[in-house]
Amino acid sequence: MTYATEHLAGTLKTARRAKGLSQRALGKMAAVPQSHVSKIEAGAVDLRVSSLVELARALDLELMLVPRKTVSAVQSIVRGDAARPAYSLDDDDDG
Amino acid sequence: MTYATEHLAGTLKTARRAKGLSQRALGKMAAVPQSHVSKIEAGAVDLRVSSLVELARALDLELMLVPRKTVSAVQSIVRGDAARPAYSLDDDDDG
DNA sequence: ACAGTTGATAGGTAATCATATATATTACAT
DNA sequence: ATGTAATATATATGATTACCTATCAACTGT
Repeated sequence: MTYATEHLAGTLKTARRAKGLSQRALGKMAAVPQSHVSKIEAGAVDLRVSSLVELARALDLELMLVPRKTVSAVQSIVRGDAARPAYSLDDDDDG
Repeated sequence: MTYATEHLAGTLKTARRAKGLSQRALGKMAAVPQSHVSKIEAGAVDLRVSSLVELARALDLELMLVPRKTVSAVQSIVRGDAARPAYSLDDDDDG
């Protein structure tokens, strides 16, 4: 499994729990079966973009492609859990 | 096919041509076969996240999940084609 | 014990993805 | 104009795998 997928798994799981949702509740909102949410959060699947977008929407997140040069500026805006590059090579959050 | 996928198709195609790359050249950089790049740009596939991440990297783009509240602020920073929500309702031109 | 909720697992189907090939399109000869 | 070669994109077929339906075990409270 790719690094991007594993990092995404953690991001989604964190966002879900922050909203106090169960896998089943999130799955219902995003039209994704709970069983699949489970595998996604376990990092066991390389999910399709449509699934990611639907889950993100249910979690009030937006999937965006941003130029690499602007990443740090974007991060300084959002300054939160979710807004790191999906495949960031390192998890260092500057404080 | 979902809105997200179709919009992504245009975004990726625009970014590729802006860099003067052929499908084959991009595919080689991203370890994605040219045939698959073709289908992706045609909006004919709901591609997997790993494929999207690899293509984005080759195009100097980063896939990010950003809180919805910060989207407009992020857009004002990047001010370009790529940095719209992946499922934005308004479409782009594929010049 | 029972009922309700949580996350994980199994099997079958449909889709992505990889390999190979086909179809333009362009350029340069003859 | 015709033919050859090189390049860019599209299509066909088989293998891998995400996804869906159904079920399971663990935990909670009554």
